[in-house]
Order: sequence, then C-alpha cells, then structure tokens
Amino acid sequence: MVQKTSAVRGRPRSFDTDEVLDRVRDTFWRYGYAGTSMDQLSAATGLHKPSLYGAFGDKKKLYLAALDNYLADVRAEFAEAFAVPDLFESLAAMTEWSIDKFMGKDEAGTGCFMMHTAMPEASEDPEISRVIRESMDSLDRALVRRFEKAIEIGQISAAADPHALAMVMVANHYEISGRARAGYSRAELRALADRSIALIRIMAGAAA
Amino acid sequence: MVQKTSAVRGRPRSFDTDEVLDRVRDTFWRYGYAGTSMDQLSAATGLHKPSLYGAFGDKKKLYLAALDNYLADVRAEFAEAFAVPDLFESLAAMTEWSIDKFMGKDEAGTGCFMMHTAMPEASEDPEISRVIRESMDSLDRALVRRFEKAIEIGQISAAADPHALAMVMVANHYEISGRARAGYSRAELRALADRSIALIRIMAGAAA
DNA sequence: CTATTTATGTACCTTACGGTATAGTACAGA
DNA sequence: TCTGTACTATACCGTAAGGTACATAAATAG
Repeated sequence: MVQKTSAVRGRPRSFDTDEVLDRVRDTFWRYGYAGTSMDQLSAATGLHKPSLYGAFGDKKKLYLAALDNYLADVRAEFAEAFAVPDLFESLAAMTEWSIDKFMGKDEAGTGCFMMHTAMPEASEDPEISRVIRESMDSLDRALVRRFEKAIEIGQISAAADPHALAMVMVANHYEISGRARAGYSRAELRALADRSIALIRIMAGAAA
Repeated sequence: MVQKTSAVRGRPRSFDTDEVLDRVRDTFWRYGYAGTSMDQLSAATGLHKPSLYGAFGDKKKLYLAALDNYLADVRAEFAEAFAVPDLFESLAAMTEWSIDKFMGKDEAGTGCFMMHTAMPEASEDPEISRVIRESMDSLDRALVRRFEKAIEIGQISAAADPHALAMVMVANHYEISGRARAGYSRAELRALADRSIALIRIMAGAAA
C-alpha cells in the first residue's frame, strides 16, 4: 500500500528546472514581467509552451518561481559575504557582487531583477508586493545583524547605530540597482558604493 | 503672405492636453508601461483612441509626454523646496513632498512614476534610459548646489562634502519610492526620511 | 456660402497574446 | 509485454493588443 518515496512514474522531464528558471529569469529581467510573452520564454528556454505550463502553472507562477530562485541566490551570496570576519571586507564583497550582478555580462546594465520587474506589478498585485516587502525586510535584518556582530567583536564603536548603518548600505544598494539599469558605468557604480562605505567607516568610528 | 501666429485652422480640441496627460500618467503609474493598454488609456481619459493617436502619436510618445510632464512637475516642486532659506527645512519639504506623491490619495502606495514605469523599459530602450539618466543627474546637481549654498551662507561646516550629502539624500529618495510601492506605511517612510536627515545633520557638522 | 482644415466617433484590421486540446512518446510497475 | 502515467510536440482557440479607415462634425479663410 504505502509506497516508499516512489520514483517518478511517467515520462521523465527532458530539462533541468533550475536551468530553465535561469533562462526565464534572464528574459523577464530584460523585458519586464508584462513586457515578456510566453512565446519569448518558450524560445529562450527551448521548451514548448505546454511544457512550461505543465511544469509551472501559468505566467505568474512561472515568474514567481524565477523570482524565488533569484532571491534565494541573493540571500545565499550575501550570507556568504557577511560571513567574512572583517566588516569592511564584508561590505566590499556585498557591493562587488551587486555591481557584477546588476551589470551583467554585456555592457548594458539591468539592475536588480526584483526591483525592476516585480516593482511595476506591486501596486496592483498584493502577492508580489508581499514578496518584495519580505525580501527588503530580510536584507534589512541581515545588515543590522552584520553591524551588530562588528560591534560585539569590537571592530567598530559600541556607540554606532546598526540601524543607521544598515540604512545607508541598503539605500546605496537600491540606488546602484537603479543607476545600473539607467546606463551608468561600472566605474560610476563603484564610486557610489565606495562613497557609501567610506561614510559608514566614519559613522562607525572604527574602534582600535 | 506671412500670417501672424494664425489661430488654429480646423476643429478645436475638445480636451485639455495637460489634464489628459495627468490621467494617462496615473494609469501608467498603476499598471506600468507594458501593463497598460491603449483601451485603458482611452477609458481613463474619456477620449477615443483616434484622438489620443492624433494628439500624441503612438503609445510610447504618449508615455514620454506624460513622463516629461511628471519630471517637470518634480523639478519645479524641488526647486521650490530648495529655495527655502533654511537647509533642513528644505530637506524636510523635499521628503514631505516625495512621500505625499509616492503614497497617493488612497492607502496603496505607488512610488515614483519614473522609477517604477520607466525603469523596466530602460534596459531595452536607450531613449527612455537617457531620460532617466538626465533626470537622476539633474537631481544630483540640484542637491549638490543646495548643500553648497548652505556651506556658503555658513549654515553647515565648510568642511562638509556636498557630494556625500547629496548622495545620502538621493539614495534615501529612491529607497522611499521603492518602499512606498512595496506597501510600507507612511510612518515607515517618514521614519526613513527622518533618519537620513538626522544623518545629514551629523555629517554636515552644523556650524554655529 | 463654400472650401479647407482638423478633430471626433464608430467600426474595423492585423498581429500577438495567454492558454489548451490532442496525439504521440518515454519511462515505472506488474 | 502490457498498462498506467507523465511529459513532449503540433496545432489551435478566443481574446485583447496597438493602430487605422472612413464618415461626420466644428472651426477658419476667402
């Protein structure tokens, strides 16, 4: 009766879900949610539409799956960056990764996937706006924790305000995203990030 | 031969262009550029499609006209805020106006019109990305000038860096826009803005 | 009053959209 | 080998998209 985690029963999928979601994400990334058609996604993934619908449901579910993948990726990368012992090396790793991700491979920057594809939908779609809010809250908390840790180990002044420091990093992060998509150069983004980190250095009153 | 600024020749328009553009802007604002149809715009303005096409060209030109109107409005409001003699009153006026505009009349925030409707198109449309870049540069310059003025009249320390101060204000501005559209409350936006202004107060080392 | 010009209103065109019916195919289990 | 199951491929459906032809209406110029 009870079958033990039975292997799949029918014909196996001919594709890797994560690879497909990466292609899906890249397509939405360029053209936006409403600006991307299922035919484009079909062409970008090499899958026929019924396969996409069979595996993911509909356009919005497919988008949300790609967004979840992206956000999990970001969280993992930032967790890794924040695990670096030195605070300022952590922050540099974070901005470095962001700039790389936001500029992409070619010369044309695309910014943050969430900011520029989910945002337009957010005002009419509570489900999407909830995902955005959770993601923003999550980054806020992670940064506050990172600064608290730096205070605990005495790397920065105990008088420093972790929330104020986190606010500067976060605001800079979203600004870099916007400027990347507007066509600013890597050097300009780098300069903005460096300026923020320099400000944090002053605010933090580096101890010792 | 030469006719003196002759009055219009044919049947006069039955609508006011700026009023129509306001309705157009509000519709794009909610649904995004790609997410808004000409039929929606026709319904929102009360004009039939041929009138919209006759007056503005096509969907993109109509959008760009609404965007230009919006940006001119923002520039005018900020110029007024920056004309206030006291620096911190200026900054408070700027954030107050932004929060009002980004939250709209109803409870659902919509953020900055440019950030959330032009951005998604920017990666594939150089014309739109150029408009965004010019608008960002313009705000940067206006803020730098505002801080320079405060230094000149001795309101803040001559050692303060106008570019660093402008960066904090600008980043905060764009962040507030994103949070508004993601569903954060007026109070949360207000808190973010206040925190930025408090930081600027410290960075500026208010003189005297 | 007539001709010219420009806007309006209806109805429509072509294309592309999101999504699906259906027939065939590759696997697991019995 | 047969059967049930899940995936693939082609072809298609109904609708909504951006945009326009055309007849009519309201103004100016002569």
